[in-house]
Amino acid sequence: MKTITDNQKVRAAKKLKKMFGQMDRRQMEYCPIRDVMALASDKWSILIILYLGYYPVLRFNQLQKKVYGISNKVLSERLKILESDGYLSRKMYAEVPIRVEYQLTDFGHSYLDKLIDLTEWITTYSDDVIANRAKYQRQ
Amino acid sequence: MKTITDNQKVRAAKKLKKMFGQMDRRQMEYCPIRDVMALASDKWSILIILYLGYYPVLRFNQLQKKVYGISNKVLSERLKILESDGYLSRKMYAEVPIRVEYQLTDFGHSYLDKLIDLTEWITTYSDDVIANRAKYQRQ
DNA sequence: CGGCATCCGAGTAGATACTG
DNA sequence: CAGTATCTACTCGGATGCCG
Repeated sequence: MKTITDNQKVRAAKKLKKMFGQMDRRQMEYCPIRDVMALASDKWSILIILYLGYYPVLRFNQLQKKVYGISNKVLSERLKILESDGYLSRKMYAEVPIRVEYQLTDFGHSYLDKLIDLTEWITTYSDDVIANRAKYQRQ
Repeated sequence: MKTITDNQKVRAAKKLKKMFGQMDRRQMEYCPIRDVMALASDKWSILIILYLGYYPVLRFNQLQKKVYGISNKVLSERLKILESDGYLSRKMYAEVPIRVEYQLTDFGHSYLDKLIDLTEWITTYSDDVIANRAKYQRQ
């Protein structure tokens, strides 16, 4: 199975050279990539963003039902972080009972695009990964 | 700042519809995306893969120096997982002292490509995210 | 050199109960 | 409805020491 050409490898190496070249020592320690990625690639955050890409607007309890297995504590934490980083917006309506709606910002949508790329790649290869893992276990 | 067009949103929604449509209830609970992503998006694993994309072959101690701040315990754990999932290969040379070399598989390179896309996106917007976060704190 | 075994501390997630 | 508060359980990372 040839998943990638040598040509692609060369191109990847060039991009990496550019990226790593720009980083100085301080950045290696602080590393914004790690910082931003740590949040955005959190398993719950990913699902939240994907669902908000699928359903344009969702309320708190709706989200909790969609994102299977998440607790209200963790959900509210993640929503607060995702809002503070600019991925989604929170609108509160002072009705009785209260209504709060979440939706992606334009920035969130631009991240969603990247996320979709990644999940497409994953759904293509996840079976291979699982199979590989099982084979490795048996040894 | 218009980071995304309505047209792109529509295309994203279509892809999501296809993805979510294929998932049945069991998959929502088990969720291979979450499973594969959880590993591949681990902050240490990402750096390991990026460095192995930059330096084609690295030994254990070399990796530990590159991946700033990682402990040998965590490094060896991550390497074992990444190997078992097929992202990288491990070659042992029975010399004295022993020599072990790690490098990406073709599969690992194909993931590296996705990762580079993502880090490029992040380096473009990480300043915005940090700024957003700071603004949110002040309120 | 390339790890593994062990211990320990901190952070995190989940369950539950409660409130504006 | 949309969370917060609290407590517990558990995982995870770091440090250290040792070994083939």
